[in-house]
Amino acid sequence: MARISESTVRRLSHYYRVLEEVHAEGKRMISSHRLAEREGVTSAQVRKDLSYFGSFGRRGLGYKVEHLREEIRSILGLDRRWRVALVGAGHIGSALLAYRGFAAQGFDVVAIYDRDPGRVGQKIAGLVVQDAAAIPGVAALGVDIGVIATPPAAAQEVAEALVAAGVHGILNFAPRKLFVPANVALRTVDMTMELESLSFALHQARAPRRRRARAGGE
Amino acid sequence: MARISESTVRRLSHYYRVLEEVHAEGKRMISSHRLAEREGVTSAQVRKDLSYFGSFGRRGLGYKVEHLREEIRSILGLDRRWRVALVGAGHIGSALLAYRGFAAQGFDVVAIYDRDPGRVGQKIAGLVVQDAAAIPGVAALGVDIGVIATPPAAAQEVAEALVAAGVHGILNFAPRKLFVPANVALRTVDMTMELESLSFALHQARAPRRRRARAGGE
DNA sequence: GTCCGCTTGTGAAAACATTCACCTGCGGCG
DNA sequence: CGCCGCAGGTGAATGTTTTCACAAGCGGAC
Repeated sequence: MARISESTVRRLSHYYRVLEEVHAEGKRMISSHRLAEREGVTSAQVRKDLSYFGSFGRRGLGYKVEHLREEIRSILGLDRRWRVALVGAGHIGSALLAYRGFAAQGFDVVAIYDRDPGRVGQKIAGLVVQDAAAIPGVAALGVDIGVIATPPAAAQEVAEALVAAGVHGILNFAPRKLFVPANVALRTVDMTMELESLSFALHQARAPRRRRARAGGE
Repeated sequence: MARISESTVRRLSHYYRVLEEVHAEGKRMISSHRLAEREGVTSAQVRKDLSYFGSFGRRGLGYKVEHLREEIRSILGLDRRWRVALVGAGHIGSALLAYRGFAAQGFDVVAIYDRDPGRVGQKIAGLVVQDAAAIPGVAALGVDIGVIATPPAAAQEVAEALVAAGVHGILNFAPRKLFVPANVALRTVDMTMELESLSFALHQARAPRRRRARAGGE
């Protein structure tokens, strides 16, 4: 299979979500055009994205909602459960634990780590916070994904500890570029950067450097 | 000025961060090569990104750290303060308020809204939570940016209320596609999607559809 | 059975982003 | 002063992603 772009994967996530909604509405079929409309993309984009993985529709009719949903579910690897370790039990970490959509999509948090002695030993969401020194223990827990919600200064070190313990996927919330081996998947959620990007767009719209004001995103 | 791509803006944010670090380390000059290295991009990329906005370096020497930092600060519109309204005082909203980097970068939360009567009237981070029905009031507060941290079902409605009240930038944390007028800048932080993208990468690495396993991101 | 309207799947084209490669300018050294 | 090594700026080349446009398949009407 050709390399799948990150954008395509992100859109698949969106399609999946739309399909769940449409399914809940009781619709049985959907066309690429209607799907695209609800997603804010073009219908060609939808068809192209799906074509990387196979032929799921029927000409003249569109896609069977339930079938396509299951296909995408399988493509995204959501037809299984993933074991997640959370490092950093501060504000962001706690908010993530409280977010119920987490488990609903198949991601089970099985361990929590923190460096702060004041937090170690506390119980959050049914789990006892372990000392960060115990991170190598994730290997024995069969953890697939590590979530880093530490201050930026600690993030790289934590990432390395997680990778050394056999984790192959990292979701980073610390506003810092992380370096991991090529066989480790890394995604970063950086709120600071998004705010700065908004700032840029608004700034440009008000005082464009040379020509056209431009704002809109996504 | 040619249209600046979102990727370029994101990298500018990163450069800015690296420059702050380098400045703290006491360095006065930095080459595109060193800057690129710390960012995980190529030096040509750094130079190209900067060239969209002007000539900030000196051949043979590199860039003056402090000067470049100030230039980027100005490009990103961080040389002023932005007024922010937060809608949704749940877990995510509270975590955002607790995040001190927010104000440090020039973003001041000046109002908080929530629909839940149990939360309205409570005081968070020095602000009294207002009823969501009062969102039109952001116009009088001179709010530039609205942050949406509501459940997905309410997000579109809130976005429309914010836009109607004159907000020109929206940062959305709800896992749902939002539609806003073209003159409104929108950025979405979607944790669910990032997790699904990780799931895809790990899934592919373990059971590639046809050929090469592939994982790494960013 | 044939025609018709609809919609997928997909090469080809266009748009966009990144990387290359080189010209130019700078400071330092002898 | 002239040469050398370094490093920025930038047009051209390359690579990637999106959009276009159309052939082909499908069900339904008659």
